[in-house]
Amino acid sequence: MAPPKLTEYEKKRLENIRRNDQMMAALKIHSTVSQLSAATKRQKVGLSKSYKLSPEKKVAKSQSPIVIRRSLRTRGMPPDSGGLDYSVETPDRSPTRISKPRPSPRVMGPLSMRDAYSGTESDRALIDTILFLEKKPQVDVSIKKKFDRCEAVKMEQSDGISHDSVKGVVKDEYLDYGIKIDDKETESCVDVWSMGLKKENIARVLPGRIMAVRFLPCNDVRMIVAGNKFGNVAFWNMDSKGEEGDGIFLYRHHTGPISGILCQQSCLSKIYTSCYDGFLRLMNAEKEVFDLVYSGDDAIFSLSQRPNDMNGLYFGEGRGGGLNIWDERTGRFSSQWILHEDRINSIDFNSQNPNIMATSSTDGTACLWDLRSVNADKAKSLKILNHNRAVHSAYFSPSGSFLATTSADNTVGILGGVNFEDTSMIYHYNQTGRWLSPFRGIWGWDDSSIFIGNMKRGVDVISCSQRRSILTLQSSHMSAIPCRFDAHPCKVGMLAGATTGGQVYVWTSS
DNA sequence: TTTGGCGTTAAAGCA
DNA sequence: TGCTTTCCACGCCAAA
Repeated sequence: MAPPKLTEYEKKRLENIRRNDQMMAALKIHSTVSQLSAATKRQKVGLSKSYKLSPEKKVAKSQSPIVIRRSLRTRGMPPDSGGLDYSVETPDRSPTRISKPRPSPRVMGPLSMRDAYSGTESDRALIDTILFLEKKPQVDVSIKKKFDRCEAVKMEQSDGISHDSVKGVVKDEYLDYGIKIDDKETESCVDVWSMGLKKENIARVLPGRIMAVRFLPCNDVRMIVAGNKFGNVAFWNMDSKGEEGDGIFLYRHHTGPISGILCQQSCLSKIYTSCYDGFLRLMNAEKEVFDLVYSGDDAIFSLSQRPNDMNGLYFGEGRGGGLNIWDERTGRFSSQWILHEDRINSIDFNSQNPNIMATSSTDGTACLWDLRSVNADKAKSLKILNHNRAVHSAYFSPSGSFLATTSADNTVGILGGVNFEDTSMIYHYNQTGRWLSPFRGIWGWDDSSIFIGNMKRGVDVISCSQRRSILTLQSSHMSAIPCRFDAHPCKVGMLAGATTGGQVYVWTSS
């Protein structure tokens, strides 16, 4: 077969890459000196822990040429063309990588964890820890209530009993939702006023902006997974002892911003990651690979999974508002819908009734859907919440009784009532600008509080019942604005906040 | 109606 | 300490 004909642009670009490679090789010594200097400066920030890149993979920002990225699609190339290595286009590239090339994260297949690993010390400790946890039965204590409800619904559904008879569900005209409001849910199980930030619970886990952060859902080890805009994913074992280094392990198995991280409580060794590069990968610690689950031409902006369907991956793809359901067993789409007019920023499911899905979009809306009645021809939502600007998140409360939305129009919306017909819009300044990831208000461990970033280097706590911000968590240790959060699924009061500088701050309650 | 450029914004890096 | 660079968010507005 004849080699593909290159366009003028592509020829020029390849030539640029070749020149850049030569230049970077020549600058090897210089860059090493500048990195050492940078490392020294990092100490000054006062972070007790920070990620360490292996010498051949340290960031050589000032020397690395930045090539403007164009998507494969806009270049008229298929995603598996293998023609151009994206890795040269990010600052996370070093001179010596040229002489010892590693597989590009864009490889169309499994990528070994060893090849994707960017650290100095062995990652054996991490893999062993995950495999150890995997074998240990995990008990979810803090959100037992949520899962009890979920299990109750599932149990009754499998018994063939209709939603109308599910225990505790209010019988009225809105029963299609299968969701009940319980005022007791608004009682708090955590004293947010006692939440504090300890110095040892701070680390710089990644270079660059953190796009997504997750706790590994287990009781025994406090493990954080974070993804940045360069396609790195870091693991931070907060319980790691000194002899194992800082407990931070850095990989790069994607080539663009990480848009989603999914950890499963039922199988801790498998962690899904989605990326703007259109790839969806699955870390398999047993096989020590990052498997390729899906690859498409368009960016993946959001990723989620239904609580009762571990084989289906729900992800928002492209700027056209597409939502795909990917069946991992068959390796095919179960469904492909256009649900919005612009990118889908978040996907979430109701714990009481996993058929109810919430999406938020840059088109300015958050929508509720009943998965049983969505069809490809005419996607009709159960409810549309209109914001005046882009909506960055729409998350159900742990009990499923409320929905919280965060929008660029400087509001946090709280929807409640039997049919989510009660809408409250709470003013919250959400203008993060270009360099910070947009804020997303997340629920804590019950229906009482929503946690969201504050431009004054704090974490605002919004009371659901009072429909207002009641507290801002602040600390002298916090030197940057936390944008993305995760509440530990098993440890009440443990909240991770991630910044644009790669730091993670973990708040705990006393 | 579509497209493209600009302004906004925080923080790391460097002189 | 202060300036420069970053540059995949997004609204706004003018030009095409």
